[in-house]
Amino acid sequence: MKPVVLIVEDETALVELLRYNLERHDFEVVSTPNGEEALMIVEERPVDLLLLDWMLPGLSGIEVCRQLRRKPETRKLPIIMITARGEGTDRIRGLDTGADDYVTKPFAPEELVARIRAVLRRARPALAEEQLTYDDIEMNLLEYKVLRGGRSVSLGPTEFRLLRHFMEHPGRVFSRNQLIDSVWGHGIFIDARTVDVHIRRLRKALNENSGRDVIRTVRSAGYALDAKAP
Amino acid sequence: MKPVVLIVEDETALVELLRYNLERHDFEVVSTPNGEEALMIVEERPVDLLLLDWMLPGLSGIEVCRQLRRKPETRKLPIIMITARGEGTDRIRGLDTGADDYVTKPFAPEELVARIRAVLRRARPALAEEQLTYDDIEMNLLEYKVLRGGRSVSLGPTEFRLLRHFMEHPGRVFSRNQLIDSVWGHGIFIDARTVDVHIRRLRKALNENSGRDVIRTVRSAGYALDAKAP
DNA sequence: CCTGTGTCACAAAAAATTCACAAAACCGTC
DNA sequence: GACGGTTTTGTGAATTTTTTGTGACACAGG
Repeated sequence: MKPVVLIVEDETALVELLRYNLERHDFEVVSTPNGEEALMIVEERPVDLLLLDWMLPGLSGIEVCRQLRRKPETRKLPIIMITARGEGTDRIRGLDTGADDYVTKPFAPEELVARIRAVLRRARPALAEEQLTYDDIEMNLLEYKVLRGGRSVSLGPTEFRLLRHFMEHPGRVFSRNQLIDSVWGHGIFIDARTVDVHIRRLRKALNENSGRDVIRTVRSAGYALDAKAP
Repeated sequence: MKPVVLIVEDETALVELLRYNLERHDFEVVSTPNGEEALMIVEERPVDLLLLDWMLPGLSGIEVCRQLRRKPETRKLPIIMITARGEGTDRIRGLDTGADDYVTKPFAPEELVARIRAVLRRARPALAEEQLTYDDIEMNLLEYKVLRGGRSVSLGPTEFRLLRHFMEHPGRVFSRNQLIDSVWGHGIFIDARTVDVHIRRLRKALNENSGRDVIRTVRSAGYALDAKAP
């Protein structure tokens, strides 16, 4: 279900940062500090994308890349190279390693996630979901349109992102703080009760033409998207 | 419930910053400016992770770390060290204090939160546990749902936490005061008999559709979760 | 001038705590 | 064992506290 990303990087701190960010975005993360093991992992389990440091102890990134391109069963595995600023992407591209994209350290995790999505979309369109469905709700992420039971629902930007987040994790309960983090963004400075107001606006818009409330309030815990209402 | 983070740091401004950020991310925060008190707090109440300044007045961070590693009951307590830029993490790592990770001042709160999550995940997979099962009872912690014999059971927040605690330690007997400590929280002052009322409500909800009582009363001792009824 | 957002104050709902009394289990003794 | 006397637990209801729902409002940006 979730796309699996293999991180090949020896800098532990960076790996943890990446792991955290990718898992937040619903990727499954596997990691190893060295190239040899990376090749083994790729053989042993399904990996959807490789995040590969250019500079590695032992087997270098470029070498890992070449070996993967050599074997038919991994020839089309998407690879994103991580390079340091000084190394000059132009030169690296010129080396024709066959990587699908490059990011230069340092980089914003959000940017990386966007790149990953882009590469995955090219390689495996199914993994980069553009339509979300839950119960009788449909969201078209490209057109920013929402349908409930076939009828169009109009949402403000915040309500849209909120619903999107719920649709990406149906059933799961999120605390107000968690919602602020993932819907509004990190480091945003917002009263927790503001979430209530947006939940109310979202409910109002969704239930306008269809009685049943699909948002469950979990007292002292948070909210969840939940069609069955017990 | 929430992971408890103890901050040992004498710089008040930093403590407030950390407290604010960690609470935003659903951690419970305790703090003290000195090492001696830190050791006492760790003994007295459940702490899931220690955030420890390297430079402390009195007992130094490294010394606190060593003392904690000496005692069996705190040997595995995750510790993240806060060090100043000049101090050279390599040298500190070399000292083998046994910290699980290090952050260098100044640091981004978001990064710290990521590190904390990473360390907690490594050390206490149980905290990430999302499903508990005992006998014919299932608890889904992510969705806040409880099933007994397949049928949905609805619980108030306190009953939910109570059941969760029992499910995490099945069979074990807890006194009312122990339950208050771990279900309500350390330092909460309520009548011990209040526990009885919540036990009753929990029983009522759980047994509604299924005869057998899974909560055992141990006279003059407390209560336990126990499927076998002798 | 709209639309969308974040806050606030107050109403409403739900849940927690306490209390008083009933019921049950225990204890030592006959 | 049966029997009061005691202690401990079960229970229902009243009361208090916490949490959530909601409408109104001010304000920022197009």
